[in-house]
Amino acid sequence: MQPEEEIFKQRKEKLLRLREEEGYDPYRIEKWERTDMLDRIRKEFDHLAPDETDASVHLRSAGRVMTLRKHGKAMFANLQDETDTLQLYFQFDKMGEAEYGFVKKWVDTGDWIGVEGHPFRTQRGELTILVTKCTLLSKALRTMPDKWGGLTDTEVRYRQRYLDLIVHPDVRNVFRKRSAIISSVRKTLEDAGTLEVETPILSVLAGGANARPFKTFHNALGLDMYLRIATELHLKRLVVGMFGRVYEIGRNFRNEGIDTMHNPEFTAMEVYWAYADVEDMMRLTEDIIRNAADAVGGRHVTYQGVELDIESPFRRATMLDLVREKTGIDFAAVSTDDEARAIARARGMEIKGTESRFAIMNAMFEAHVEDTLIQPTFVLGHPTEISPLAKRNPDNQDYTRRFELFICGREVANAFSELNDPLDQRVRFEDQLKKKESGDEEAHVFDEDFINAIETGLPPTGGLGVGIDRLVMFLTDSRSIRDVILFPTMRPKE
RNA sequence: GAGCCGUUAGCUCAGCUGGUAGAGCACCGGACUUUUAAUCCGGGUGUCGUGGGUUCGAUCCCCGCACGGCUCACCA
Repeated sequence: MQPEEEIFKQRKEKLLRLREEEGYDPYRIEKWERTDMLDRIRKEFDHLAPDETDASVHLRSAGRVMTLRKHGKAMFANLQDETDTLQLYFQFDKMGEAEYGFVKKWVDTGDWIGVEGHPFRTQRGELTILVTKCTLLSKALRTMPDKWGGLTDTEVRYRQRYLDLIVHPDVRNVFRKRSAIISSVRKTLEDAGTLEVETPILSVLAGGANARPFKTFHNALGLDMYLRIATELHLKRLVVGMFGRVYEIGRNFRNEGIDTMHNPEFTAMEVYWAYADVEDMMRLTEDIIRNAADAVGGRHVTYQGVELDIESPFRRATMLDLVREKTGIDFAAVSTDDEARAIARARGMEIKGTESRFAIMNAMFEAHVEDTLIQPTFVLGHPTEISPLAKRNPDNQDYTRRFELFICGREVANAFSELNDPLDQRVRFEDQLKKKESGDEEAHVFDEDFINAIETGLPPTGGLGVGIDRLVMFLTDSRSIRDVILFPTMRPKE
């Protein structure tokens, strides 16, 4: 047994004394009629002059006591609610002995209280609630983090996010913005007549992306099941099923590393529009990002000190051109895999001897180009080999009608004209199967039912996926994905 | 997965060449009717992440482990 921490013990004993001596149990309170939030009070009574009280107004507010300054027969406190922090003034004369004495004796920092009173500005000019009545709504048995040192231990901030949120209004603000961004994405899509749908998170096949899934087991079915790594294959089935425009915003799960850009569960938006192509998806992507920026403070976006221009049409460049630009190698002129491997070896890349020229080009793109794409850039025309669900470019079958959007060197969106040729789709899956069999754990799974759906007829369709967490990161200037996920995945302590 | 750094009171941190720990805030008791990092008086509440080793003696030196952060690799 660990010794009980002293402060917790004292607070707990105080609670027991409160129950015994006053017959008052703060945890029995169920409801408090709050009519006035603190930000509104601050705005509405801004006109009060120093030392002025508006006794005609009766306020009812509530919140958490963040600081307490006791002065004998008067007390000041700072009350924090979800909107703001406002000073409270308790006066012996105004409240009466019993009421004042109760507050002074029993209310501590961290406690939740409901207050009634009048708007008032102190001589020093601070807008304050002159409290006439105070109700203890709930007690805190644990102390708040340091009132000006704050909470800097990132581990505690992520593991005990509630503490982080209590003391850091700016952290709360990031998550308000996250919500506004997601609302904005929904609105953009719904204004375009797109239906929000929900597809399985738990399924027998986790397809639609290159990633290792989380595996679980369904007892009643006696079946291995997987958490989805993408929503793509289900959403396209719905386009087959006569929903012209569908989207889903939801969690994907990928059993991979954790770092500042990756969390094992992350939020993605995928949208599919019948009769649309990759060009439409570029326009949609720009609309989604601009509208989301508008929703959280405008289009002047600065990320980690870099000004991002999201107002101008995003740059468009093919992967072939970008690789040529950065490495001097023109893969359009490389016609055999051997030739590509020789070039790669000459450049010091580790080559196993099985890589295709397309895989090598992609590796060079990742190594030499990605990091340089700071301003929003649509990278177009990925090789067919690495794009098993995208329509081929009719002018060159080795490449697809696809784009990825990069911002600050990071992929934010991925889109293509969807492959709707069921014969080709089968060939692509077979190719993925070969990769899987030769040890590529992240190769796509073969989904026979999906092919069946495509065989039933998928109209020409444009599809887009957006990494919502990353979008939120850019629009809130957050350095780590963990700063935009309320409860990021953490290894259990001990 | 690799490298580097960190882990001391509820919070933020200090702790010298090895001699069993300290500050501010918080907390507890008291004073105080306009404070706002309130002030004044009194009180230290800690298995110094964990397990070993070296040593007469370890928060400190050495090794392992755990957790976290950063960088790199892979992935969105």
